[in-house]
Amino acid sequence: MKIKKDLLQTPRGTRDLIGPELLIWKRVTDICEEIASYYGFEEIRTPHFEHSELFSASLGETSEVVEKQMYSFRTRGGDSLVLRPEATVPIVRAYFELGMQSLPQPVLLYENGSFFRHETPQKGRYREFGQFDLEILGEDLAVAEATVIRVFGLILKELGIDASLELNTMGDKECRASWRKELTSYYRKHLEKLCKDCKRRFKENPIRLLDCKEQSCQEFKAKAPQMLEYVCDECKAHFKEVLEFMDALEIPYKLNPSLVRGFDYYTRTVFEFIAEIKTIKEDGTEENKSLAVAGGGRYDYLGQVLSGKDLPGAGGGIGLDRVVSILSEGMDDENFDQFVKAEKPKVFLIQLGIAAKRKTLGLMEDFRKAKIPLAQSLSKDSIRGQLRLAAKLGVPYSLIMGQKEALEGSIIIRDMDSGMQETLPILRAIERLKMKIK
RNA sequence: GUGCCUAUAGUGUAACGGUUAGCACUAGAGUUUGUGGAACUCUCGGUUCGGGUUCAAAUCCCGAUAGGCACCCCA
Repeated sequence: MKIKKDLLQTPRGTRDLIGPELLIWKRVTDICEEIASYYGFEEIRTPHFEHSELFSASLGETSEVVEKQMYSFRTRGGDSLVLRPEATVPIVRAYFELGMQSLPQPVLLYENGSFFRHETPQKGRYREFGQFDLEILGEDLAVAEATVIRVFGLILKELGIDASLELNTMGDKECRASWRKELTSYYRKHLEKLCKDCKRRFKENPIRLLDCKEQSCQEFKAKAPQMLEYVCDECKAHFKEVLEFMDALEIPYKLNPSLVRGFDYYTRTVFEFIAEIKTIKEDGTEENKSLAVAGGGRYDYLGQVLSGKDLPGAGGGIGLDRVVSILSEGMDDENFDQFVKAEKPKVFLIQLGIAAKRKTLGLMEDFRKAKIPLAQSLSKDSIRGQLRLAAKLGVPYSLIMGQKEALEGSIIIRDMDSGMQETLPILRAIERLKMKIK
C-alpha cells in the first residue's frame, strides 16, 4: 500500500525536535532560565494566541510582521485572533491585565516559548520559532536595557557563542521625528538613483533605508543624516548612560548607526548580538556570515499605546533555533556529552523467558527508587541479542535474570568489561549496584 | 512575497533515455536456542507528488510540494 506522503509531513517551516538537537535545546533553555532567575527575572507563560488588535496596534500597522506574517484566524464567536508573533507585547498586556503596577517596580519577567510568523523558511528561520525573552517593565533608567543586555551577554558566553554587541539609539518621539524628516528630505534628492527596494522603503519606512546592502546605495547611506546628530539632549544623556554601563561591565560593543529594528514600539536604545558563522558554500569555499542571535531595545511608548498609561520598559529575545543550530554545528561528540549532561544508563536489564520478564518489569520500580539508571529491551528474547544491545549502549554492568533466578529470587550482575559475574539475592544486588555505579 | 539551486530506502550514495534501481551504514531475524562488542547469512525498506515527451523516464520538459541559498524582513 502506498502511504500518502503529504499527510506525514509537518507544515512548511515547522519541524519535529528530537534527539541530540532537542537535548541541546533543553540545555540551552535551562541555562537561559538559570541565569535569568539569578538576575531576578520571574517566569511568565502567556497564551500562544492573542487578540489581533493587540499586535496591529503596537507593532505598527505597516510593519511587515503585521501586514503579511501573522497567522490570524477567527473563532466561532467571531473574535479575530492571531498566533503570537513576538513576546514583548503579550507580556506588557499581561502586566496591565494582572495589575503588576502594584508590585515593586521594576518587574522583571522572562518567557520561553514558541512564536509564529509566516515567512519563507531558511536556515535558522522557521515559521514556528523558539525564543527566550527578557523584559524589564516600569523602569526608565538606562539600567534596564543595560541589565537585559548584560544577561543576554552572560547567557551567550555561558553557551560558548561568540557574539558581538551592536548598539544604537533611535531617540524619542520628537527627536526621531525630526531626524526622520531630515532623512526623508535628504533621500528625496537622490530618489532617482536609489535601488528599487530603497524606493519602496522611502515610501513605507524611511528608517529602513539605512539597512540597504545594495552597493549603489552605499554612498548615499554614508552621507545620510545620522540619528546621533539629531538626538535630543535627554536621549543623548540616556544613551551615554547605557554606554557607561557597558564600559563598567566590560562588555565590548560597537556603535552601529544603521541598526534599526522592525517594530514601531522601540525608542532610544536598540541592540543586537551578532554571531559570526562559518558556512561552507557549494564550491567548497568558506564564507563568514553574520547572524543576529539576540536583539531588543527600549519601548517607552508601548504601555501608552496598549493601555493609555505610561510604562517605560526594555527587553529583547534570543533566537533559540539559531543558537541551537550554531551550537550543534560546532560540537563533536565529546563536547556534546559535556554540554547536555545527559544521564546515560549504567545498567542493562536482561530477562530470559516469560517468568523473568514478569519479575523484572516489577523490579524496575525498585531500581528507579534506588536511582539506578536502567535500560532494557522490551521485546528481545535471546540473551545474545540483549547482550549485544547492552554492549552497543556501552553500559558498564548488566543484570541477568532467567528462569532459575526468577524462581529463587536472585539475579546475576555481570561486569561488561571483565565478563565477571556473580549471583546475588535481588535486594543485595541493588545495594551492590548502587555502590558500583557511584 | 521575489529570484537561483536541489530532491533516489531512516541516513549517505550509484545507475550513456534501455535487464529485476546497485552499494554502505542503520534497523530486524539468525549463525545448534543461558552469555555481548568481531565476522558471516538472510530480511525489511527507495526514485517526493501530478502531468507531458518517448517504443522506453530515476534520468528530458512543465506544474505542485519540500529543502538550501540570497533578497525582503527579522530573533
